[in-house]
Amino acid sequence: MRASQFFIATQKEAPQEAELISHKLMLRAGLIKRLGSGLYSWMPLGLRVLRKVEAVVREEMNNAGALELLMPAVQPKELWEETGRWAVFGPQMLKIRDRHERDFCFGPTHEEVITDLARREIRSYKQLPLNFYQIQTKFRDEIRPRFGVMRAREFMMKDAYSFHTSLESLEQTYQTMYQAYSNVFNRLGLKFRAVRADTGAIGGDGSHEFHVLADSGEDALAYSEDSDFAANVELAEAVAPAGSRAAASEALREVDTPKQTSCEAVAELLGIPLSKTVKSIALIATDEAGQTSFYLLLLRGDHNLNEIKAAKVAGLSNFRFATEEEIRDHLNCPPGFIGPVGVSERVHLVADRSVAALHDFVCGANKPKFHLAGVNFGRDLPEPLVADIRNVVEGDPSPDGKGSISLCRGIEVGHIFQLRTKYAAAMDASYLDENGQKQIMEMGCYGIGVSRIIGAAIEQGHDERGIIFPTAMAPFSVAIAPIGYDKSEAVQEAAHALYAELQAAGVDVLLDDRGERPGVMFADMELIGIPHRIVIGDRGLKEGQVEYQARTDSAARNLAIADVVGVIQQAL
RNA sequence: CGGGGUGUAGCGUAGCCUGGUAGCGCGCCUGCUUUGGGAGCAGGAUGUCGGGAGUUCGAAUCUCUCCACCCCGACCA
Repeated sequence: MRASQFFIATQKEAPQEAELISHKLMLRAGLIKRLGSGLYSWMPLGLRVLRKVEAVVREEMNNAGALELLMPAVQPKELWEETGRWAVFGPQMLKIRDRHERDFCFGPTHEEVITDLARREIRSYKQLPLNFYQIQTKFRDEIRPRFGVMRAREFMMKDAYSFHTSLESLEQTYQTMYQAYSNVFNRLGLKFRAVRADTGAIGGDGSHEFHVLADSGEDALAYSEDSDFAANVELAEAVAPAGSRAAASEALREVDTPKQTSCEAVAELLGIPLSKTVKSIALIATDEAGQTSFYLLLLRGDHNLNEIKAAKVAGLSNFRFATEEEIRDHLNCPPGFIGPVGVSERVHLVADRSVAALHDFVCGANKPKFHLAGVNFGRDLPEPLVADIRNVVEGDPSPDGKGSISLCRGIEVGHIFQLRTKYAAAMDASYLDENGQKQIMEMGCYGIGVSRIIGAAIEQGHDERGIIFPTAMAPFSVAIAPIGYDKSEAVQEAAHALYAELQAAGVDVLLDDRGERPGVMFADMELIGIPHRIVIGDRGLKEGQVEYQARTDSAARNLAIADVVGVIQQAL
């Protein structure tokens, strides 16, 4: 591609709306342009990157035996009502009405459409297993779009759906997809980690997320340095402390805490470690019958509630935080001084495992301006229901018993699920087995955030000069920067010859024939993140030489013109 | 949805408090010079000051209202 025939729209300054480095660089490099909140145009340069990512994904999906198809982006309401998700998805779904007043949505995902397709087309066990995928635009009306293409409302996704006659078959394809995903992210040159994950609204059993590691990531990940344990913090188990609880050694007593409404403040006042304090979180749970109950969740002062884990406690599947009024109503005490001692039978207690192991701890007294010290289970209050309801913290023992937990952050770029029969059952997607009996299909689903990958890759690969693209997704592999292109015939001839030669060798090459000054060319090529650069100038040509510098090199080196193609091919 | 903030040329901004009809840098156009790290000189174009209403002789500036966008939180395949 000749730069003069292309559209390079780089900018020196990033629009103030951009916060994240990847977002700023994508805008400055002219990869994308914003149209509205969470809506971006992919400029020719950015689209080249997107297509390269797609190509890798497509190849690995095809290699893994998946079949590409393309489903409509607009989907009828009726399908979503079959699974009950028209209501469940809520405002995140963009709803549309056509001229006949019929309801549609712009697809946020395609389980319903593919399951409908499967139930129409699949009759016999002989047709299974099958794995369909598409690469397509999705729309989710995010509460707060941000970070450019990383959390956009309209975005590009690869979604695959597999159908099976048995769990074993599903697990096999799940493994195949796990491997395919690893291949994709390896080929794209990304540092990533696959972690066990919560299944969220999609539902189902087994699930792994693939995260590109980056400090700016929205997800917290827990992993062990000493094993292959890795899980989203949402799911990572906090194991019970080793050994049994020590016996009570202190008497129960009230302590004055006139202004201390937080565990931190109380611990500081009393000069005790935060881990000896217990905070009480008041919840209102609603059961299937619509009956509400009041719960106090007990966590150590230095730990945080994990709401996903809490929702798995029997009776808490549907909870919300209690209002101040409800807290006063049940405990006769304002928030800040509440605790589990001496509460009525209407108050259900759930203690985190780490709290259950405490003795002589400190908690609120259910009396304004007072806390209790020397509190012990079994003596001062009944033994509570014990559950794992906290987030793991750095240094916790790894759940697999090997080493301790470290934390890092990641950007979720892939997610694979074993859906089992959730959708197939709701929509009656069935087949006839060997015995002519009707069976519900087992399903898996596998997503990759194609456009998000680009933002994630830039988070991982950039410096003060701009983007450093991995070769596999760079818009061009090589840039030729001829100095004095408009002036020197020798430079022009050499540039054209090299350009033709690289093209003939199948290299994606950009010839900067704009006649710009060197500083401008260098700055553009570096901002855009082209991995390799050849500089041609009169100076070097006299010796039959040009300069070569990789984007990650600190200095250029001279090359004989004849060697350039070989060196580039080697480097790619 | 709650809290906070911002809207002035393509991008970044000054002016707003204390009303007098908009300025700067980058970018863009023309010409000349320049050509190894975002050039210099000269000339030039581009603004419904987010929209509407109000106060005023006069509004980018004060008031009301609507809109858009951003940040924090909740939310989230």
